[in-house]
Amino acid sequence: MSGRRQYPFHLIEPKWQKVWDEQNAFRAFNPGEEIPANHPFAVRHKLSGKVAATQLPPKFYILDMFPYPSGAGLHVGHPEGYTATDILARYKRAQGFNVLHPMGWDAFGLPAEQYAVKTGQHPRKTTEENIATFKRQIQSLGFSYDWSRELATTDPDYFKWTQWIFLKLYNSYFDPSLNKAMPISLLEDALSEEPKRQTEWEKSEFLVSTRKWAVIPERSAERIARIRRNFANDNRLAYVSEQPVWWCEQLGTVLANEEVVDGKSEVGGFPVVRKPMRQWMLRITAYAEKLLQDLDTIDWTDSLKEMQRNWIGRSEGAEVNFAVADTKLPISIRVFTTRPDTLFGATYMVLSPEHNIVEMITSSQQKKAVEDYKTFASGKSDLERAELAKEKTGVFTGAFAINPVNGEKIPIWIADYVLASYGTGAIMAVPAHDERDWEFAKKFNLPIVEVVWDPEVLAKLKTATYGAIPIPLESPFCGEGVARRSPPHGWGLKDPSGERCDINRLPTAEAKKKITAWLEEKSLGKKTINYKLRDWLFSRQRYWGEPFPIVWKIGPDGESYHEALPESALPVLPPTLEDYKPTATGEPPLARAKDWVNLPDGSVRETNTMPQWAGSCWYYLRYLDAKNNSAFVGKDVENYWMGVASSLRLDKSAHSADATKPGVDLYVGGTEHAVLHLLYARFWHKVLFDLGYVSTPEPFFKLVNQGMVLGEDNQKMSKSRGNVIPVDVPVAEVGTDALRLYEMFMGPLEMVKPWSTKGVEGVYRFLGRVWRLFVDEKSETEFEQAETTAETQRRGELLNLIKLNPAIQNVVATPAQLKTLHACIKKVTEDLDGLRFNTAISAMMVFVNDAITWETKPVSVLREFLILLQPFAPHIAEELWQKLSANSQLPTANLAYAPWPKFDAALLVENEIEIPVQVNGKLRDVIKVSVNAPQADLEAAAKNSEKVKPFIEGKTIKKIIVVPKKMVNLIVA
RNA sequence: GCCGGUGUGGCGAAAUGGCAGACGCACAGGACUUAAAAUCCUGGGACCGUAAAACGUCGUGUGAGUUCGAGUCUCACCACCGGCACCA
Repeated sequence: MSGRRQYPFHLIEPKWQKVWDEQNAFRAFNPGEEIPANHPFAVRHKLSGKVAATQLPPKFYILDMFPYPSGAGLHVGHPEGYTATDILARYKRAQGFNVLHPMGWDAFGLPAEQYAVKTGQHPRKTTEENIATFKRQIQSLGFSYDWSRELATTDPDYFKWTQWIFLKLYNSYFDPSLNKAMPISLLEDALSEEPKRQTEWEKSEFLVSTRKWAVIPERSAERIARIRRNFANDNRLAYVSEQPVWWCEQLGTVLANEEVVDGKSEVGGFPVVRKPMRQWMLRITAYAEKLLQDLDTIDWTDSLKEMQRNWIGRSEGAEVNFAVADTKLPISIRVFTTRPDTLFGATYMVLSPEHNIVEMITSSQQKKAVEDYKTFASGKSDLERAELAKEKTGVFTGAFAINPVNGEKIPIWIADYVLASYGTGAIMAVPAHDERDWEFAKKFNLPIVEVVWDPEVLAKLKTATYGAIPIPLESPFCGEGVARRSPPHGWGLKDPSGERCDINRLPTAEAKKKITAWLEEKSLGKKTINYKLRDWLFSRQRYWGEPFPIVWKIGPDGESYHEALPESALPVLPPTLEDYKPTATGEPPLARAKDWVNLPDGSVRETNTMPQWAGSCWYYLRYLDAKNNSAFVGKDVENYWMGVASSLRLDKSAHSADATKPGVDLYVGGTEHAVLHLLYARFWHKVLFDLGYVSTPEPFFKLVNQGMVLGEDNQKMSKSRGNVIPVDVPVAEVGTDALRLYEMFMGPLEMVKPWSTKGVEGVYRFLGRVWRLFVDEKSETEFEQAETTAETQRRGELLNLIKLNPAIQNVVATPAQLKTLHACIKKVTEDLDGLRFNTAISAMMVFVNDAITWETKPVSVLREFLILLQPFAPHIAEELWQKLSANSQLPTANLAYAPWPKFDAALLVENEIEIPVQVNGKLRDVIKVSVNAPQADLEAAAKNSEKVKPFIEGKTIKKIIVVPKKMVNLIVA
């Protein structure tokens, strides 16, 4: 930055940061907490001592997505969201809310662990160093965080409660009839009361052994205990499952679906493969419907909601059973379809290569081909599968199934275009009405049977014969239409004795309903809702994460089983290691600590750790009561900050009703968390809500995604491009206030926008103009001379040399000055309510551009302007406020708690206004008229305009449109 | 392919269906200065004109439509950004 310094921000900013820090100025008080009488919050609200929730002002909880403290520090893109929330926090504080605005650290994570693997240095050390850097940088920006609530997910005092919540999940199940989570003990008790009840567990045993329904007659105590245990384990929200998971060799860990992008790890971009492993899972699928439906109750952007909807992937359809033909075993294959109306067109069946029935049904002739194909398919990474997607592959199993609606025998194939992880892992193929089935059928010469009329084709036909064999299709018709070729015209009737379902002539929606009802009646299928969402893979083979509060034991029957540690054993701390790599046998690093793993009673600790997402699932709750060591959050405290009652405004006349909703009032962060963090956190919150630990079903009422800040070259900021601007650079050159202002002035919060150093200078100049509006230039010159000779430590005091601008006087404001001020108050207030920071700033620029021309500047007007400026540029505003107050013998209480001004609409009323006159919709003149001029006067004035006359002379005025106070439009022939 | 978002000067952008381009950047001219920086003032959509203006015409991705009047509403299309993607 070249040129003279606009104003002494280098002294002002540290000065006020120190003042705020010493005063604990932004400390937020919980109900029942001791409020010091001299605290600015106490002074503003005339409170002190211990204050009950009902006596505290209404709350406003404004939250940032807490950062992962990386080694690189902050660049200018980071503070965008933090600045927006800080401005809002300061604004709400000025309005009189009890504002909760905290910050913390999402500190578990891979980089610190990888550094530990390389160097042997404990990841805690790296993490603490990085936190220190991040904290210093964030604090240099003057954000009004309540640092007394700071937390890190890596603190044992914090992850103790992460583990505690895991135990809640472990000890709960989802009850479909109550539609909520309940303690698992209820299920266990129910089982004890009814020892002879046929449990789900018994049914599954029944299928594989006797193939008969039977009550197992005698049970030993051991056996009952085992049934109980297994039944409970099968229903827990946190459960163990052996299933194919994403394994990343390079990272030495498994990954969640959400962490795998394009067949590569989201972190590092390493290849991943499917591998069956024993893993901890969280039953998020039980909440799929709630997670979907409750999106309608919260104020998030459409695109974000849509991303979550897509991820949950709800689809309605039917499950249909296809009996396997020519076998003595009563085997049937279930498929999921959204188009049961096309069942008559199902000409073959496809299973995913991993489907567990494949082995059982494959004919001996096809065994080799099937085995080869399975090897081929499992060898493909997901990336390869996606790349090769265009070319369909598959093999015939040699087996056939019976189409339940027409008795037709159809071949069963396996192909990797059918995914094991979706639906039932098997499909009925309807090539006439599905793109993929069509391609497959074409390639392997399978029959194509058209059973839905394309409405466009139907419209062209004089008479439609619903049983006629159609002209061969050129492409599949996948839309909705009219059903055809079901009985009595059904295709391939092989079993004339059976009762048929006739859906001919029915539109798709009705056909679906009718055939589904028919299937249900015949026990051949049922209506189903299917979700794309999978259960959350919750264990990682890492060191730097929360250990599970779980031990493994061996039962008397030799079966290994897990058991939760008691709450008293929390926190479970990770052991100190010499080497942070996984073991040679592929066990997680924790397995190296033999003393830690093996407990005296012979049980063995779980050696997996939780994923990084665990800590961020509930941090917003811990902020409420960060020091509580007897609960994850106190009940009353939670109710005050998250509940509905305390968010009702005292001043109901003010502004919109955006604070009357519960939960976090405003949450700001990047889109990168659209499906991971935000889905997981909602899930945990809903479980905690069901179990009665929190007051609301949703955690984040309003959520805004800030847009990315690009580099000056319009590219995303990255090290490799060399376009990264660390925050320290503008802070040193133009100060934090200018940086904050520019972050917001660039454009709308949600938009992607490029950084511009020149643009920063522009807002910096604006702050310089504000400064010169307030101070005496002569005294500033003296200050500058004194500063060059003063010792560094004493320079701060020199700010006192700067005197107020003599034009600032205790005089009554003129109507014009009041109008300028109140126009600014109105615009800034409304724009802040709508999160339109950029236009709020331009309104303040307009004010300053005007005020700087005033010969005398009334103190009262400038004071109110500083209150408006304070949220945006708090340091300069406080400094000027202090000077102004001292000079005018006004109280010098913190500007941060000064009440927000109200605009007076009466002051904005104009007597005379300029309105446009149009002829045939084209602007021809602007006329000055009295604001209340009657319509006739407006018409006359318009017609008399010299500029308008040439356009209406000699023509007939057919119509005159007058919009009072807006415009006149003359319509001529 | 599907879903969501965005298209306005040289640039970032602003405009409850009613004067398009507020505010800022960059640029140009002027004042101050020995000079520069900083600051202050003035001017900037394009075209046609003109010494300079007035006037005039065109102009918000493209094409249609609704309306007295469209950047704004409707329909169709194009481009870019983001997400999902063999989801049965």
